[in-house]
Parts: sequence; C-alpha cells; structure tokens
Amino acid sequence: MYNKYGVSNTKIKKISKFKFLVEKTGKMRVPVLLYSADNLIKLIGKDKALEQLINVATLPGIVKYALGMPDMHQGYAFPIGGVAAFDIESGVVSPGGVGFDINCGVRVIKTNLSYKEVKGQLNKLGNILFANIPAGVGSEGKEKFGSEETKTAMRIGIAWAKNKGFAWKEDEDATEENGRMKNADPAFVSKRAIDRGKVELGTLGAGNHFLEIDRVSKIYNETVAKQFGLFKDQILIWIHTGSRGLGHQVATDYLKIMRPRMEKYRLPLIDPDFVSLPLSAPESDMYLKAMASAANFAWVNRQILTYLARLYFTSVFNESPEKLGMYLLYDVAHNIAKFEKYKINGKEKLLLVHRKGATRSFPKGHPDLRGLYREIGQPVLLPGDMKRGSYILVGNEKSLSETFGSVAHGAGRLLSRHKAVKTLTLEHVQKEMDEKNIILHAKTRRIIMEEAPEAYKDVHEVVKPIIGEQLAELVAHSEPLFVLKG
DNA sequence: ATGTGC
Repeated sequence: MYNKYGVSNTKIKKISKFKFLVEKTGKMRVPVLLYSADNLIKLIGKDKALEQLINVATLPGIVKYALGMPDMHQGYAFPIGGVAAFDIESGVVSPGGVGFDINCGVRVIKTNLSYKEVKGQLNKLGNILFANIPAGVGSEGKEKFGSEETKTAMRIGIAWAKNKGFAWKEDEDATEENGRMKNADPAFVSKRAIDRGKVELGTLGAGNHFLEIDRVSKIYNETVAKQFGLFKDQILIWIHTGSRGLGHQVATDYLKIMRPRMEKYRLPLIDPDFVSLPLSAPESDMYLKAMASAANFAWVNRQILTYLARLYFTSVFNESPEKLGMYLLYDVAHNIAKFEKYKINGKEKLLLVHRKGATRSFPKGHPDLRGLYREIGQPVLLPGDMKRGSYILVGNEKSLSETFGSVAHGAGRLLSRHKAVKTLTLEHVQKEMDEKNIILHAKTRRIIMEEAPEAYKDVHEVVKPIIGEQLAELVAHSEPLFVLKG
C-alpha cells in the first residue's frame, strides 16, 4: 500500500510548508526530518532514498534525526542529500555516509571581467579550455607526480599546492578547512589508491563533474554580494569535481575492511551496502585518516584545475590572473564526514557529521570560519544544471540549530543516467543549449543526455525550502555561458 | 561517482 507520497508503509507528516517528518517507529532511534516541498517530496517515493534514510535513523549514536535535503535521491547505502550526526562516544562512521567520491565539492573563482568584455572571446576561450583541461573517465593530469609527492599532497592538501606554485595564499584562506584536514594520514591509503591517484591530480573526471564559465544573472542581496566581491554580469568560473579514482579506491578498500568487522560490534547489516562501525573501532580511525587524505587530494585536484583556468584565461586576455581578479570565492566539500561542535540540549557536544551530497552552511561568527567569512558567513555554492544555472548563498544561524550546519548540494538527479539516455536525445539537448547561447563541450555524446537539464530537479525549486526555512540566504544566481563536461 | 554495467 502506497501513501499519497508514493512511499510504501511510511507515514510522512507535513509539519510546515517545507518540513516533513517520519516519526520514529520500529528500529529507528530518531525520526527522519526532510526539508522539501509538496512538488519535491512527491519524487521521494520513486527511488529508495527514504528507505535509505530510515536505515540511517536506526544507527547507534545518531543525534536528533536523520536529515534529508530537498535534492535527496537514492545513493549507495545513504541517500545523496542526506545528513547524519553521531555522538562520538556511542556513534558510528559509515563510508556510505560519505560516498565513493570523497570530498566531491565545488569551487567558484571570481573575475573582474563582465559579460560584454568576454562575449567575443568565449568561443576561443572555450576551445582552449576544452583542449587543455583533462576530463573524462580515465583522464590523466598534464603533470604527473610520484607516490611520495602524492602522499605529501594528501597529508597537507592546499599547503602542498601552494609550495608547488599552484595555489595563492588567498586560495588557502578561501577553502573549507583551509584545504587541509589535519587528521589525514596517507599511511592508511593503499598503494593501489595512490597509484591510481598520482596521475589524476588536475583532472575533472566525468559524470556530473564540470567546469563552467558563468555570468552573474541576478543579485539577491547587494550587501553580501558586495562583501563576497560579486556583481551583476560578472564572469565566474565554477569547478565541480572530487578525488577521482583515488577516493573511489579508498572507499572500496574500507568497505571491504570494515564490512566483516560489523559482526564483532553486533551491528546488523540493514542493507548489504550499508557498512558502519563504532567510532571506537580501530578500523573507523583508519578510515577517517584515509578519508581525510582523499579529501586533501580532492582539494589539491580542484586547486590544480584553478591554476590551469588562470593560465588559459591569461593566455586569452593577456593579463595576469591577479589583474583579472581571479580570486577564489570559496571551495566547499559536499561528500565528507567531519568532527564539529553543536549545542545539544543546552550542552556543547562534539559530533561526527556525515554530509553525503550536502553542503556545509556555516553562519557568521562560527569559529571554524576565518577572516571575512567569520564576519558574514560562508559562501554556500549550490550548482543546478547546465541550463538553469547555479546559486550562491550565505550560511545562516538556523542551519546550526536545525541541520548540523548543512544544506542541499545541488539540484539533485531526477532521472537515472540510464533513463536520461533512454528518454532524451542529443539533438533536443543541443537545441536547448543553442537557444540559450550556451557553448557545450562534452567528452562523450552519452554524457550530454545523462547531464541534460531534464535529468535534474529544478534548482529554483530546490533552493526554496532552504531559504524558506532560513538555513541559508540567497546572494546571487549565475547562468552558464560555457560548459565543459567530462 | 568509478582504469564504467547487464
């Protein structure tokens, strides 16, 4: 029997315009809380995302509730768009709660160029970027590094990139965690993972990963936009990628290491994919050190792509990247588990927050933010799709009391890759790109259907629950002019 | 997502 949301045997109670609750029943330790809307929650019954989030709610040590963001859809074990925080004494860590692409994330590079200055050069710039940015499955970096160099990159993240001349001091300041998870220890990363990773630094990868040149189409908050250094018609570069084969290998390795240990801690395998271990288990600590190493690798990866973008912009506009104002707005992770402090029942507690396809959204005053962003809140980067564009928001206080400082990570898929390829045509997608004058370069024909706007939820709808519940505030919207897909 | 899956 299906209820009106299409979810079998599950009662979803609407508690406010944008909040939906699944009360604690059976083995659930906490309720499930969904940030959604009438038009979005209808999609939830179409895949196993809610069942997966209910599984998360049964895990030991979970605090308050298992959270679903408006972009939620089915993932490996945990849903994408899922957030769960665990008590460090009684809680668990789950590789599925982080995802295969460890520290998949987004960064935005600003410029001081406006649309009219770039318009005539877009074709040339696009061709140069497409020819020179390594992208696609199995792509390798322009510069390859040895195992020791790769390990240093994993240990110290952006600091390594800075030493190598790929990063500015300002880049380090504008990256979540300063681009360096302190608990990284590459000794816990397999040789196989390092061998895969050492040729992959500075590559975009495939799937939903992209490099875009966008135009700021709308400013919602003049004050914050000005503080962020954003203005109407400004040219921005968006980069979305992660830890490539290295992160994937770390996830694969630790699922294999951790799965057989679950029995010892009497953790039931609720789903064959669902691996977790108590934080007290030695394998949990090993995973977190390897995960942090892969996270640092991902930050370095996005940084080298930034270096390349600066290089090719300079080659086209004959000005240094500094003169072009190519400073990093921010870099945020959306597949990661981190130790963070929250006030729970009036007491400050250290929790392990899993963000699986969810972006951090810290407000002004948060001790983990530095410099300017401590004063105004962090930029929250929320990519949509290649036609509808992307949003830049600023973190708000309510995210700390309600969602463990988290919001959605993007529009979220609507169609599976397979379904997108089956139902859409290349001609149709190309036509809608042409109609909007968006230059699209993709490594394969297939990816164009897989990544079509129709394959995604409407990002304009996905941001509504976020701003409606004041988890973050709108600052700007940007629309693609050039899209590079792997 | 991934040196791509049935």
